[in-house]
Amino acid sequence: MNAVNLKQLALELNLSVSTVSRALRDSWEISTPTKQRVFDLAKKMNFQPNPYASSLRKHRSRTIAVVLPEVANNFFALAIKGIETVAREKGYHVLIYLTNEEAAEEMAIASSLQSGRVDGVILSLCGSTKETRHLLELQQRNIPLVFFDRVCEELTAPKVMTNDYESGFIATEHLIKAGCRRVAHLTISMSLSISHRRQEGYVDALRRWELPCDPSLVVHCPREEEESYRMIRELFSSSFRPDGVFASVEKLAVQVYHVCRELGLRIPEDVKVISFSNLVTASLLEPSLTTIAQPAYDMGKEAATMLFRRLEKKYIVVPDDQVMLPARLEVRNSTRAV
Amino acid sequence: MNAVNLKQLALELNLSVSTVSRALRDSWEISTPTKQRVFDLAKKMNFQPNPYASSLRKHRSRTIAVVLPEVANNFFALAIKGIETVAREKGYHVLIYLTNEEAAEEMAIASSLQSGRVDGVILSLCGSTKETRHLLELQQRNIPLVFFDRVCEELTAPKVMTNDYESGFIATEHLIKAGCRRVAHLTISMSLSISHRRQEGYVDALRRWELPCDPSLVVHCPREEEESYRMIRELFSSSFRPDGVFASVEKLAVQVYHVCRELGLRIPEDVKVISFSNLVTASLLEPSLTTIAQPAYDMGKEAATMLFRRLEKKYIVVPDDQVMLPARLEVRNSTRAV
DNA sequence: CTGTTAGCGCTTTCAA
DNA sequence: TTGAAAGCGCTAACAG
Repeated sequence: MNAVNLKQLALELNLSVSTVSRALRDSWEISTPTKQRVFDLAKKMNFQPNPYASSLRKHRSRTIAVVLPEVANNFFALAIKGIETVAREKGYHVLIYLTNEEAAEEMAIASSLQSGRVDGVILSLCGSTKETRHLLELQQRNIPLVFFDRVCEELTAPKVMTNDYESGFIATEHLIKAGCRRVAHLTISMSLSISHRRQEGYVDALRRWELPCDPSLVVHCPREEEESYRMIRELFSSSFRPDGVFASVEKLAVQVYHVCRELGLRIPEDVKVISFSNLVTASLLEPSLTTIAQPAYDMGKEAATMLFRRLEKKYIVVPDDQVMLPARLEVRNSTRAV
Repeated sequence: MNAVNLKQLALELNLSVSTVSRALRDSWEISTPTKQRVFDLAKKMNFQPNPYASSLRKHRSRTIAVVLPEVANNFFALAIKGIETVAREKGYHVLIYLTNEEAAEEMAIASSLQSGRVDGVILSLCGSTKETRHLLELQQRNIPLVFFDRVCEELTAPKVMTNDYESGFIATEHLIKAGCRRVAHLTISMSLSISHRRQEGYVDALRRWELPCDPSLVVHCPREEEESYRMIRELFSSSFRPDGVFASVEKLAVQVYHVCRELGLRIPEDVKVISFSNLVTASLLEPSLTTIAQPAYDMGKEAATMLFRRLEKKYIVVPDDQVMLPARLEVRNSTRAV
């Protein structure tokens, strides 16, 4: 059994192909009874218009590409979900490409996307990308590009990212409001600008609440687990130990957890912990480890929305070229069932 | 700047469109010098053939669809990665569709896939799906369908899934080899057949090692956290408490962890734990909680491979219509850094 | 309201 | 070894 097409429908109905086409697109130039006949037969024969014929003719594919460095990662997985949700709403299809953090793959993909296969692209840069010519070429072909999370500063394009400053602020403020007076900040060197912005948020939150900003409370942890653990233990061994911790990655929060166990400190009674995290780990581990996560799903939706706004030319000027969503607190109210 | 096409190349080179087309496809009927000229100009002008024109003409899109119930889940995320990897190797593109566990969405998607948009489909059934007509119709349109993980027993189609029996066996055997003599099995009612098969594996591993199979060691935990926690605590309060636990979901492993803390049992000295898990949670929590996970990435690759084998008609009979991959043990050697 | 016609960009006979 | 021409299935002028 092969696909049914307009011609067959037309033949069957004694109509011309164009009439059938118009009827199916519910054109006002077609009489209601004719439309009805067409609709009925189309449904009966389960007619599905060939999207490629239509794309070829109309120079638009109703398809977008999502290019991500990886997907085995809750953040990007949720992003896909967000993107797919609004894409489907709009009747678009989503092609997915993974660069595996390889600049070369990113270039190859971007280059192949110049074929007209997609109407627009949502992309998160891979870490190793240095050049941006391949992205510029996309734009020159009038294929709208929206950056997602890992944006490219040099290019003029809509960008959706996390507001790291605000996230740091929110996280710190959460601890302060919970009664902490000596809030530590644990960080590893991620992208430096990200770390810095989170730290600025942390510092400003302390200022805002008129708390002293003790430099010894900011610990830059090394990648090596043992060394990192040692530094955290030292931090908590001091008589001026923190009563709150803002960890910029989950791994550090888990280390804090183990340090506290070792030192006999109770969480959250003695030490309150909040951690950046895109996994479910921390909160499963210990419900009182509050989590602050990038709003991946919303960011995906936002990116898609920005892209479609461009695709559908529903704008003249573009006021919101850059969207920064704050991370979201996830205070688990899950009972530990004790 | 708009896309460059065959016509433009032909004009520029004083050749016919068909010659250029053939040259680019490296046809043997074209002289080497001509080919060279064509290649050079194509590269210079960054020619990207319009895939839709080609699809329309050749009735194949070099595109597959991946239909999943969700993706905010490490298992499916990894699966996508596996699928995308082999798809790219083969020069195929991957469309992604999420059903959000809604049978209605699954039907709508499957139905739209009859349009010829894709050459094949990899699908994981959503929980609520009862009917399978939409899938049958796909097959009738000669669109190969491969089931992934959540397979459909009624339909004849290649299936890739986890070998739950073997997984249960492996997990249990792991504990026995580690010295456990009273291995408990904690389970929630997932799909019953899955639970059953894992349990059979568990039972057979005990038999194989000539250990008694005490029914009181198999606990079916309810969904309610408190109740589940209570049952687990009771299990461990007995004087005949288990010295090993095979948890069929991560949540139960975490509960075991908390029960042990409450009762002063040490992990892994007093109780060894192994848990089914597609998250990173358990092992981050407590390195000694060995994890056994579905080999999502490999399953994805396998499913894609099976699909492409059909698409490329490289088979006459299909010997491997059903592949069952065993789950994979992940014994973390991460130091807890104490 | 409906039909005729001319493509979209590519592949593929068939002819030279 | 190359070119001319037809056509994949659909859309959109344009004409009735």
